[in-house]
Amino acid sequence: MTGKAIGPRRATLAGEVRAEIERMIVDGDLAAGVKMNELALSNIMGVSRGTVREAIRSLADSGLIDLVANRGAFVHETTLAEVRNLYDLRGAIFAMACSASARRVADGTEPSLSKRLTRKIEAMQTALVREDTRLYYTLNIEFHDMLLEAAGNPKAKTIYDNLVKEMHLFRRRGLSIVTNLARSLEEHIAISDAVIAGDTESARAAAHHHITSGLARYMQILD
Amino acid sequence: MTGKAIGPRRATLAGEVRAEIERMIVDGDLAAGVKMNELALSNIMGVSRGTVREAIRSLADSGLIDLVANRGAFVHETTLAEVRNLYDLRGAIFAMACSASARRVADGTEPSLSKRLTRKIEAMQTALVREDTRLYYTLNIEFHDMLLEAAGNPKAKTIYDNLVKEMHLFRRRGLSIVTNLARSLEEHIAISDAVIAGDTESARAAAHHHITSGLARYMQILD
DNA sequence: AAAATGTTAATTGTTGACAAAATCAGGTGT
DNA sequence: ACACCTGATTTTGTCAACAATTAACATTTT
Repeated sequence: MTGKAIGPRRATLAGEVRAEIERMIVDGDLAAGVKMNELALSNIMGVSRGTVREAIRSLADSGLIDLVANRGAFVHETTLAEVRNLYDLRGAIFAMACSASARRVADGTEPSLSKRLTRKIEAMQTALVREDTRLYYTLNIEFHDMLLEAAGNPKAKTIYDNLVKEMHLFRRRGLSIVTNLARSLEEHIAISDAVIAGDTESARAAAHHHITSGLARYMQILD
Repeated sequence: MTGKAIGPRRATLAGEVRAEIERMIVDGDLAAGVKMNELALSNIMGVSRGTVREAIRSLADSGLIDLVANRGAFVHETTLAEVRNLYDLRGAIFAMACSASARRVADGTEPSLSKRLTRKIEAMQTALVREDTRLYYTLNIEFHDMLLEAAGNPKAKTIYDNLVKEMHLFRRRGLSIVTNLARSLEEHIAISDAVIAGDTESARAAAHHHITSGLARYMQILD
């Protein structure tokens, strides 16, 4: 579902159900590993079983749900081994996006990006000195989204978003924690500088380093 | 579809229909941009409309099909601008996979990979001197698949395969052509050597260079 | 004629019913 | 206890019918 569905008309019913089920999963109402009963869900939501079935199938390819023939759908259980793979994948796409953003800054396709990056970095710096972890976390996500958006590669952004959602399934929200804010900010600045300079290779390297050390920091916590 | 139904694709009828529709699209029986009529397809295949509908929906997020609410499904039309984005994405994932493969060679997780890579390279060399383009093309795909597989990241491989399929939708099979075989082989050797040496960074760089120059060669043809 | 409007046909969205498969419970034998 | 049948029950897979929306076409209006 790449569609923005900004139409005046109500989106399709199956689409609403899909969004609701996705919310249930990321919010933890549906725990990882649990089996999703089509009939039960249809009763809860007040729609037919076929509709919830369609919603489930459409969610399956996003990685949040595993389908087993003749047995049903299960909320995906993200293992530790998978987390490493997801980090690798996310890092590769993020590095590519930063490189593409730098390219688009250099050729003038994204004239406003430099200013927006600078402002975002300043806001993060403020959050850091105030030790407002919650705010920093939000700004951190916005920073990443900004670069993914500026890369002009919608499919990359969709895949990236799905990866992030799937990561959150690992031991409920453990990945939300931002540690070592000062170090994290330094890396963000390095990325921002490279993108603003239009240096594609530096941007790629800085982004890759950021994700890699993010994984390292996270692995360190798991003790 | 990552953790999806492991095992026989023909476990369910909808699965078969999905495979058949996918074949129709990649083979060109269903041209890019054409609207897919659920009823017509269900009559042709001798199954109910609901089943073909489910098959279409499950294919949608793979990138081969575009869904428009209340209007139907259309075979995705890949534009030139998109091809560049697809190359970027594919390059990022392939580079990551080569780096991961190098890592797994170094730590002994993939003991047989080095030998298999060497053999594949030798076969490609043979195809080159014989000027057997068709064979080289096949070996080329197998070489890439081997590295994606060795990376031990099934989701990455799934995404990669979908990207390749979507690329083939651009002006029917234009991307199948392998040009400049000698140059291509050199790049493959560089990748293979780095992976065998367990040098993650060199593997990443060589892989990235390979995809990038592949795009450049392809763009050159489009004149 | 061209544009706007109203009416009809075709296609998608949604639902409930039926068939096939898997799960569960209890009993039997060892 | 355990494993293995066996039948009842639940759950999924598939289908056909109904409702809502869109596309096509004839009609009117300018």
